[in-house]
Amino acid sequence: MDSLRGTGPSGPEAQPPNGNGRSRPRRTTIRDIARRAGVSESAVSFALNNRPGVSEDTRQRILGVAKELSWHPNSAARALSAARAGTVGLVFARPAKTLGIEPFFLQLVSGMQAVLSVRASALLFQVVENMAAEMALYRQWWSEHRVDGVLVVDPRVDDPRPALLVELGLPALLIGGPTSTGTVPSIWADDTGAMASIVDYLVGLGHRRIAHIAGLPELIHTKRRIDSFRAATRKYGLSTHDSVATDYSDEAGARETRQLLAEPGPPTAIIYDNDVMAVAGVGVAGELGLSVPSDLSVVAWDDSVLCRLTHPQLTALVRDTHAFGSHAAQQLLALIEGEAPHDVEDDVPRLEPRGSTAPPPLP
Amino acid sequence: MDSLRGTGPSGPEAQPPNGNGRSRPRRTTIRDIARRAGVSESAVSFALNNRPGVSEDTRQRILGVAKELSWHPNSAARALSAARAGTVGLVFARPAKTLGIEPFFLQLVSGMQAVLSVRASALLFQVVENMAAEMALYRQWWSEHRVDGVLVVDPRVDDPRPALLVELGLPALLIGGPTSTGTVPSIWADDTGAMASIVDYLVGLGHRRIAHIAGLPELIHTKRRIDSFRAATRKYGLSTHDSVATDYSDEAGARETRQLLAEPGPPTAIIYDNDVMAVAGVGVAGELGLSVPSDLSVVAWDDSVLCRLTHPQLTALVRDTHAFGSHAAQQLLALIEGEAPHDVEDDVPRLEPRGSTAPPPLP
DNA sequence: CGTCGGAGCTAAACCGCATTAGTGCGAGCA
DNA sequence: TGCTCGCACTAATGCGGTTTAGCTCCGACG
Repeated sequence: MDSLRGTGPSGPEAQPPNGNGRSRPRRTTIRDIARRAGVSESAVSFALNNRPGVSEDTRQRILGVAKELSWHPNSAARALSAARAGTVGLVFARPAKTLGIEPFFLQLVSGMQAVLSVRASALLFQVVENMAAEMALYRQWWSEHRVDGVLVVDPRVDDPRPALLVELGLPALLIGGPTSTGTVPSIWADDTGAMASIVDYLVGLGHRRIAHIAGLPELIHTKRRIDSFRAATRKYGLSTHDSVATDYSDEAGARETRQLLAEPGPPTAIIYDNDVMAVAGVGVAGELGLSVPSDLSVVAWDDSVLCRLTHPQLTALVRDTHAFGSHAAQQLLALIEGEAPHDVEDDVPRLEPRGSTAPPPLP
Repeated sequence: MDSLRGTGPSGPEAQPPNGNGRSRPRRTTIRDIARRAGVSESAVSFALNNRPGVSEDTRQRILGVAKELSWHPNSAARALSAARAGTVGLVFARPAKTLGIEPFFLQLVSGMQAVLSVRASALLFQVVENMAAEMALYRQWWSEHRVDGVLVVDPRVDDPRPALLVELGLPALLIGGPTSTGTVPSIWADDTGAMASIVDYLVGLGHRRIAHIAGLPELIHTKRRIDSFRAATRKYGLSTHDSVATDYSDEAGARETRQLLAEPGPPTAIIYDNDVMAVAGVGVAGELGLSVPSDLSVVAWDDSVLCRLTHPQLTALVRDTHAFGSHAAQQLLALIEGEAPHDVEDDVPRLEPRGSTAPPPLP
């Protein structure tokens, strides 16, 4: 009798304590499946991973048993032997105090996961204070084998991260555009085309004095927008100022708007690089006795509830952030699989005209 | 000569291909450290994990070598042998289309990570469409051994999740309050006290007709607020309506505000369960020719940029979401360590009076 | 009719670390 | 002097998979 112990086609057996003090139930392993199906563990592995080495009959039988025992691979074991973590990392470097409204963020993440989840990858996500911490985290994750690759957001003009990623050999995708040191592949939205379409639209309405209140000048995409703004206004021979840079805050948006509107020959239309500043700008216009859109047209880059909470509602640039996230995840997974890196320019965003834009006042 | 091969104090050696097609550099393992320090692998493990079994001298020497070779533990290997994933999970169940402004979210996550990172734990984060997917994800994560525990947000009145978590034996912490089935420990903010303080404040200003536009009625915390609102208004003998439930959207906020203000004997103050609805409510008041705060006082639950973008700025209930996240993470880690589960009520939020509240108009 | 080859499967090694069961040695004690 | 005990350390095992090297059996082919 005793000789049968441990060899029978039993499921999980008694629960040995696991050092933790508490005893957790033993999970089913491929060993359990092997025993019950009467084959070796390797056969089970072959069957479960859809690789040759077992007959179709046996494969089906094994799959049946696996389902019956509701087996799932232990991700740690798999990561250890297959040298694949099944995880990608995403870091947000931002001082805790400035963590504010991020309509962009959840959309992006949710888009990424639509792709990742079907490829059995998870997303390791972390918010840190600054870029130094972000880089330290990349080092740590990679050396601990925690991730197979990372998605890097907010690329900057002189960005130290690509060099690090190359040095580490950590597969990575820059979300937001190639940096000057273009050594890491990137995906980005067509800010240039988007800006051009906004200027086209405003000029079409009759505007000749257009301003652009931009975001952080260190960000690559801000640079693209600024450059494109200059090119577009030159194209039409408009005598506008250069874009003004801000930190994206409502205070900055209000301050710069006030500044612009106080000048002689003030703009009749302002393009804001985010919705928060646009709303702040509308507030300033109100204070100054200007009405939107009859005295001043306002366009917000990026759409969110905010743009629909104001009166009038804001004309905004909407983009499919969800899809953008999906594409990014796809690219990264391809990279991890060993595909040759290449840059990708995503779709051009669409301008959604609402109540905040109209022809300029008659001179 | 040959006999020395592989036994010398060498660092990582030649790079064997790893099945992937690409060959990655071999990482340093405790084996490398052992060789170079001239001790056994176990000695290294003891030294690195600060446990007895090695002399202080040896320990220091080993630590020195480890740093020199810049060794980091392979998380998969550690997870496999220690039966600890070093990861906690967080799921957001929300239809992709309604993913909007979440000022709350990043703060919460960043607070969690302040605690998790010092305990060498990472956060696995996922956004899914609905609660069924969320539950499936818990099953999967747990069976794959991917997480040691999960943080569960948005507890509901008849919440199926606690039962599942108990069934799985997956350590979990409910963020937002104990459910009726109270089988899973929870941490929550003192909504009851917060609501009482708001009503106190408004009554102190002289208001007698106060309304409450609440959020999703299925959520536990909404229920607490609604109950507390009723209790508080009873206490003062106010003849107010019951709270009205919404889906948190700006449309719902606007609709319910319009409804309330159209009635005979309309409220002179409205408490909104989030800032988006509060802003929408201010908009409606403006349309109806009512001015805030002289005709109508408005209080928003939860503070964000939004509350400072309106004119006047909104009186709001601010809470330290970052700290809340930290406390939650702390509780969960304690649970995972095997500590006895218990509920925790967090600090009471603070009311920040701004321009949107004032004494009611004279009758 | 011998043998070659492939299909189907098993045994064993390995991934990197933690942990348990020894082993050798010097100090303490009777 | 002999014996025990504790310390510092090593050897071996296990975690749950994947993968490589064999091994066996059978049919096809020369």
